[in-house]
Amino acid sequence: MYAQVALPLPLKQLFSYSIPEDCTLETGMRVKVPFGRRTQIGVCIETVAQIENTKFRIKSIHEVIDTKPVIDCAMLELAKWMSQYYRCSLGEALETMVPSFLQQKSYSKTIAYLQIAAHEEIEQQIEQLQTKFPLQARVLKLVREFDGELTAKSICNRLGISRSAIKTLLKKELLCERFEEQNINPFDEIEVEKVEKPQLSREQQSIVNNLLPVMREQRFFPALVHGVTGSGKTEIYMRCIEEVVDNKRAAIVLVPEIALTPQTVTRFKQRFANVAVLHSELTNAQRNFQWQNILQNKADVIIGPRSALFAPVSNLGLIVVDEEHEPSFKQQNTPRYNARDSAVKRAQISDIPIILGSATPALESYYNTDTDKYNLFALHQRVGDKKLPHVSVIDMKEECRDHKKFVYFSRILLNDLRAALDKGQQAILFLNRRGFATSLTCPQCGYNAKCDNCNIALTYHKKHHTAICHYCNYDYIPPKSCPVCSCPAILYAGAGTQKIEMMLKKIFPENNIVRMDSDTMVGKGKYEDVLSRFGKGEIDILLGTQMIAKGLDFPNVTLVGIISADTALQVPDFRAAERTFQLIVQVAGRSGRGEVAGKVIVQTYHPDHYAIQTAIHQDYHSFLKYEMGQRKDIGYPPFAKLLRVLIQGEKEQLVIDESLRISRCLRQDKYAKNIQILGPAPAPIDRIKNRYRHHLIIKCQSVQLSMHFSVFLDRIMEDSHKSLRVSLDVDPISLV
DNA sequence: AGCACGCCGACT
DNA sequence: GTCGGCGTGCTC
Ligand SMILES: [Zn+2]
Ligand SMILES: [Zn+2]
Repeated sequence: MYAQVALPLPLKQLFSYSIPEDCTLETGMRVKVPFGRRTQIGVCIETVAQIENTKFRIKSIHEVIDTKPVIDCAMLELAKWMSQYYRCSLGEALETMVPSFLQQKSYSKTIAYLQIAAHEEIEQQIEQLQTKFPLQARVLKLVREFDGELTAKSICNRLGISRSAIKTLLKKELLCERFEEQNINPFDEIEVEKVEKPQLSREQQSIVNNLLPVMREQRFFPALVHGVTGSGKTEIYMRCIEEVVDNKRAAIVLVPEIALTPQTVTRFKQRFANVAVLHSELTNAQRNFQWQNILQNKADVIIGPRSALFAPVSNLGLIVVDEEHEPSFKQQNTPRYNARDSAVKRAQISDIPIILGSATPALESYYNTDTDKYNLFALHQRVGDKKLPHVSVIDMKEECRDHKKFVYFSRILLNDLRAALDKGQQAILFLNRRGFATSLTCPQCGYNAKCDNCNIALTYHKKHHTAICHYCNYDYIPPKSCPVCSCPAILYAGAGTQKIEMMLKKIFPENNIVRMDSDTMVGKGKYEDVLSRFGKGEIDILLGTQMIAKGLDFPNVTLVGIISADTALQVPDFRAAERTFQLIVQVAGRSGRGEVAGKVIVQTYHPDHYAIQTAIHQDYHSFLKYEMGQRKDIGYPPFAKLLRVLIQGEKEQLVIDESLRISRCLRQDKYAKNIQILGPAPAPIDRIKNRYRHHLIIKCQSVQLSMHFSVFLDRIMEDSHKSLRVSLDVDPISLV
């Protein structure tokens, strides 16, 4: 007997092995196999009696790892679909579905936090390493700042580097490890009292009445629930999940990573006894623990981000995708899958219902209700007749003119902040930019400090007096004078959260203001701690980035300020308007969740932009009508399927040559007249980490065409020069 | 992706 | 002379 084995490598073919006589092997079991001169763990895709192709010297399987399959038929079918649709190998698709199962590592029982070994000499050590080993110096600086709070994994993620620098620092004994027993089930700590289900509004009741029969029938039924913020979408999910759980089945709830807050988890734990929470921060051992629980049908509800879609639930009865429009559901590395669309596929394979929910559905999803691929259910009113918050748009051009100087805060925002704080109420201020100043500019010649490795403006961070590139994380000493014209007065222009925090603390010295962004939220428990203090009223103003835009529900928050609504608008992407609309509606939804009516202040330099004007009134349909018209005119999704080829390399000429070659090949295809090829052209960010970036965007009028060309491109890309990184993105979300 | 082999420049 | 850079090719 022989086995066809998929390996977690970027190799599209399966590999054949002979099965030792004494082994029983079934599809979906893992095997340890010899591969070149190393061993690999793979998944058995099928067993066959004979192999026709005898070109290879067939090796024998070392060991069958499982006694029963870790991948069932449905999951294997999903993996096959993913590998075909998103053009990755079957092994890569399987690896994202069963993380750590295909790695030859054992799970450690402890977590290692990194510490500085010798504090006295640390400054000079950093100094010494700076020139020869800048990576190691950066690691030391980070550990110095958060001594004993970071794991090797989190440092690698933050600095975007590999483990090697940390390894050498440990070897040199400049760093040491502190081992801590890990809590195998971290979310178990959230203890809650069960609460009674709330009364449904008439609107909610009618939707639930429509959905419950489908939950009982257990057939493929894709529903899009569109409801304004505060209209009680969650309660609709809850009722449907209850129905499914009562029938001894389980549900998966996907939420965007940033919405996976303790509050969100609590809300589900209040209603369901067996809630499993998956999270990207879990260690392998912790994830494995949840995985085993789910495999044994011990979890009724599984909540998690993107990857939770692959929870190995054998008795799956429902999938819910909350905030369905969120870009974080799309993975930005191989396999570049969209968890929302893959969830629909999983529901289809398992023949179960799926609910997509959003206050601001993606245009693609709404379009799918027009073409009857999805069923639309709309909630127009907020529960308990709570009014939508009152939104004011402030024209910052006018504001600056009246002040006769550049200002970050409008008078109305400051007055309303003062008024809310005086009444003992709380406020949330939102700005989606980290750091202190967003650019270092020369007032005389217009010079703009850029990263040496990327074509990106540096952001000034006050804390360490460094200018940081947010794309490669490299830090620079800010120039004292202009390197071009020697002008000594460099402008620290543009505001990030650090600058706003500083200014707020000056204006409101009596109040407690806390900044929440990825620079301050380092170390375990920080995030939960701030949220709980905010909930208790110990914090007056919470200032933050994306992190505070979702999943937070604080009744005493009566004012929400968007410092600049223009950040998303400036991104060179055809979805910029959609993102801006979604952001304003989401952030505004944080206001007025209690008894007191909420207020929202939106500061912008484009007060007349349709995305902002429609967002003020939460007028999704007017926005939709306008935006759909635009997309139709320029032939973008949902009226076309997109493919994007990104070519990256250190030698720009090679990158250009390759992009031209791919473009030429495309134009020679017999269906070429049915597609539109944009580019090749430099990507909006044309250099990152010393790699030049050029791309091609292909617009296809049908799924069939996009499938044809994704397969075609895959074949063309095999001939790419080895020094280049050429990647294909099917249904891209970001074109940067 | 790894990991070998192999071919060239710059060091003791 | 060798050490080490990375370009190329292969993995059942
Ligand atoms: Zn950079
Ligand atoms: Zn200058």
